[in-house]
Amino acid sequence: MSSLDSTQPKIGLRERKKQQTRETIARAALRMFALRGYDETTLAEIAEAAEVAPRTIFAYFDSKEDILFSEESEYLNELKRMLDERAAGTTTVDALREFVGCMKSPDEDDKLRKKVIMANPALQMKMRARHAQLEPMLGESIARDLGTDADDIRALLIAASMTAAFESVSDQFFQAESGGEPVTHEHAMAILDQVLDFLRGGLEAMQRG
Amino acid sequence: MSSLDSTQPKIGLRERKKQQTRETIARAALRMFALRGYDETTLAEIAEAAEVAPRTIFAYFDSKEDILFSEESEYLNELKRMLDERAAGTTTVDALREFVGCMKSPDEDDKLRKKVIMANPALQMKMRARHAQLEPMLGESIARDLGTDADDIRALLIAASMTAAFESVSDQFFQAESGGEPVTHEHAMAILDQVLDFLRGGLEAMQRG
DNA sequence: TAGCAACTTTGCAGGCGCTGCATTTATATA
DNA sequence: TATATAAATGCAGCGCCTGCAAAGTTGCTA
Repeated sequence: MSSLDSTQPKIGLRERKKQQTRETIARAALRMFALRGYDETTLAEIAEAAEVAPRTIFAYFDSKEDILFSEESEYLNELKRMLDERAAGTTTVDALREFVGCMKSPDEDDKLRKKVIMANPALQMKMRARHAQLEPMLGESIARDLGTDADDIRALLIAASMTAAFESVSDQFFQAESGGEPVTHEHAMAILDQVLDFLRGGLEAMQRG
Repeated sequence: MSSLDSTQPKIGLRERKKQQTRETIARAALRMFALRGYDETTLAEIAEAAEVAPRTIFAYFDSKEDILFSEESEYLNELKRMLDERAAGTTTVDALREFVGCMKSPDEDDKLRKKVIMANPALQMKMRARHAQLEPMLGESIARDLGTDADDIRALLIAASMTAAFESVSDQFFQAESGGEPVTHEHAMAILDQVLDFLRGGLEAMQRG
C-alpha cells in the first residue's frame, strides 16, 4: 500500500475521459434535440456533433431514448436507495419527505430536457412510463411499513397518492419557470403535508367503513 | 329512403373483408407472440402467417406494438366516451362505477395478451404507459366535477386513487385465473367502494387540515 | 354486362435504430 | 520499452417503419 500516497490517482485518466465523453455526447444530443426536435435528430448527427463514431454512442447509452432520460433516471435510483436503506422506524413517507426536501431546483439542462419531452407526445408517454416505475417501488416499501402484501389496496392507494403528489410537485417546479410564481421547498412540503392529511383521513375512513 | 329496405347491405363486402383481415393479422400475431415471444417474432413472419404482404400490416396497425395493444386500447376509448358523454349531475366516480360494473371478464385472447406482456419487461413498461393515459383523463373529468383546474391537488389525488383502484381490479381479474379465487363484479365493486370511503375521508381531512 | 372510379394490396427502395464481431488505437502496468 | 487491458471504431447486417407508385379488387352505373 506504500505505493499510493498523498496524490490519489485512483480515478485515472481513463475514467475521467470516459466521463467526459459521456457528457459530451449527452450535451450534444440535448442541444440538437432542443434545436431541431428529437425525431429529427439522428444518432449519426449526434455522433458528428460529439466528435465520436456512431458506434461509440452505444458504449455509453443503451438507446437514443436513454441519452435523454438516463440523467433523470439517476434521480429515481437515488430515491430507491433512500427507500431501501432507510433507518428502521422511519416510514416510506418520511423518506419521501426527506427526498423532496433535498430536491435541487432544475438547472438549464433539466429545463431543456423537459422542453424536448413536452414537444413530443411519444416522449411524454415514455417519461410517464419511467415515472410509473416509482409507484410499485413506493407500494412495496409502504407494504413493508404496513406489514401487508404489496397488492393490499391501502398500500396501492398510498403509493398512488404519493406518486401523484411527487409528480405534481415536480411539475410545478418546472411550470414555475414559465410565468408562475417561484415554487419553494416550503411550497412543496406544504403540498406533501396536504397529501398526508388526505392519507390519514382516508385510511381512517376505510377502517370505519 | 325507399331504396334501403329490410336487408341492410350498409356494411359492404369491402368493410367486412377489412375487418376480417385485421382480425386475422391480430390473431396470427398474438399466437406467435405467445408461442415464441414478442421480440423473437418478426413482422415478416406475422405477415406470412396471416397470408398478407408485410407492407399490408401497416395499413391496419400503426406499429408492431399496436397489433398487441390496439384492442385493449379500445377499452380506454370506451371509458373516455363514457366520461365525456356522461349525463349532467352524474360524477366521474359514478361513471367509473358503471364502467367497472359492465366490464366483461377476460377471454382467452385477453389472457394470452397478458401473458405475452408479462413475459417482456419492455412491454410491461409500454402497457403501464398506456394505462397511465387514464389518469389525466380522469383528472380532467374530476376537475370538472369539482369546478377547479386539472392541476388541483385534490383532483390529482382522486384521479390517482381511482386509477390505482381500477388497475388493482383488472389485475385481480387476471390473477384470479392463476390459482386465486374467482373475482366477481361484486368483489370489484367492493374494492371500488372501499376506495370511495378512502376518498371521502381523505378529502374531509384535507378540508379540516 | 361492360367499364369506370374508388379502394385495397403489394413491391420497391431506403432511412433509421441497434447489434455482434473483429480491428485499431489509446492507456496502464511491469 | 514491452505487454496486458480497455476503449473507439468500422463493417456488415437485422428489423421496424415510411413514401410512393404499380397492380389487383370491389362497387356502382350507364
